[in-house]
Amino acid sequence: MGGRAEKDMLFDTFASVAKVLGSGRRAEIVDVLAQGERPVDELAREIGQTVANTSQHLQQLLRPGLVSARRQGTRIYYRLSGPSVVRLWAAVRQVAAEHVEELDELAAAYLGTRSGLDVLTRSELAERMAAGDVVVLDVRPEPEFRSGHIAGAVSVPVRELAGRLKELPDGRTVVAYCRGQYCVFADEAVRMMHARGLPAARLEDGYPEWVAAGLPVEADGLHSPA
Amino acid sequence: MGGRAEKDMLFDTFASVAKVLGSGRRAEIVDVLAQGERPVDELAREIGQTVANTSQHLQQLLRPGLVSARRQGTRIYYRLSGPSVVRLWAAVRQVAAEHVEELDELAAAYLGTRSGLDVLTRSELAERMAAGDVVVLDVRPEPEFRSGHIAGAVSVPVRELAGRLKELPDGRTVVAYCRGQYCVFADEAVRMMHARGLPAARLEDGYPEWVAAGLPVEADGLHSPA
DNA sequence: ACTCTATTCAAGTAGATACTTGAATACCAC
DNA sequence: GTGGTATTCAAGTATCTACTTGAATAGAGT
Repeated sequence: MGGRAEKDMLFDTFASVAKVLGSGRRAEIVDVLAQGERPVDELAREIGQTVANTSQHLQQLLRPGLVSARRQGTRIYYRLSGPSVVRLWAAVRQVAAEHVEELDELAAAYLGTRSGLDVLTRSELAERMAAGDVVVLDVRPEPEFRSGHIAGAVSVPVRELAGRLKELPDGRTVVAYCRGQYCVFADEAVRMMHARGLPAARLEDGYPEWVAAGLPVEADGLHSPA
Repeated sequence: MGGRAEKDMLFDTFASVAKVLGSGRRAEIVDVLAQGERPVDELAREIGQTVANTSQHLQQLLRPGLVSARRQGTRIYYRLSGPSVVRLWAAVRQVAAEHVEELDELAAAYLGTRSGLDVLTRSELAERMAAGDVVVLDVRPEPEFRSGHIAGAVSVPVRELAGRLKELPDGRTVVAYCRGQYCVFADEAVRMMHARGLPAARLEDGYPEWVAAGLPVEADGLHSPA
């Protein structure tokens, strides 16, 4: 007890948790799983990797317990093991945002410039929803909406938005949201609506942050108990 | 913009932050730096590695900006770049504590059993300090005390404690604290005092958590402005 | 039973990582 | 300038990692 070997093993164990997040592909997996559980093949398509490689990444996330799995028929659904994993992923992005210089350029290259894009914080959106002032649009792929969304939001995946613009009520501002601050869907939706002359804004971050803040959510159209 | 290559680069950048914490030795370095800045050779001694190896680990922590350095004469002092790094390290330990099964055994092997060891939370300690009820003992090495400690604490490094037990006032409970939950110093101090029949307890976590909670600290005997 | 699909396993390869060793650099004191 | 100390750099080696490919497993439908 108290020796160097024991100390090394203890810190190696802490490090093993950080290590599995130390791959861009696994980070993408965690980012997607923060939206809700997913089977392997969907994750593979999402991160642009083979199923075999995705499966192996998932095994690595499984070992230190960052994700859990449940079998349903022939599919295996993976999910994050708990809210502390969501907080860890948020802490990683926060440090990157504050201290990695080239992040801004990379984000701009992926997301495009956000100048002229109206942004609402979570609390601003919550207030305006209470005032009945806005329509909230969930522009993520529909399975993510089904597994959980902001209470009162309407699902219009960004790929279907162009054909469904006439469904939107006019007079009220549309606020789009998606997976988080570094997710493109809401940006694309707001740009599309602006191009049509509709008043639109995006939520600053995304669904996982809304959940973490304890704001009201629902799943499959039912209000969640929490 | 919006392509797979850009997305990969963005997530590789997030991952690069997690990756540098994915080594036990670098995790130890971060844990020590959470106590305050340190020159390379002290860090090397602390983590039981050569100076060259420690220096190389520090370069890796430097690249994504987790640590910063300042030169003073012939020494170079490294420090964590900001509070978000402390939160990240806390998030890693939290996930490990919740989801890594073997952590309990490893912690017990390093720290020894904690049964019979009285533990106070931060708020309990803050209350009892306000009541003037306790003596607070900082049992970390003295340089760490000097670079910042709980306001009102007395420095008695655990290696000197045996020879200085008579300095302690009797009648009041002694509460020892050190670097955090997984730090041995406070445990050793409490065991030593218990063996002498003195009423003693340890703070549940340590100095970085006290700072993060916004509780009062001081450095070099002067009250800090924050 | 056979077939289809989702997932995992196993082996192979190119590239990265941790630690060592010995030399180079940078500052300070004289 | 010289000598001394703290730190970094560069090269070498053993080990690990990411991704690929092709085969194995496991459940569902017929």
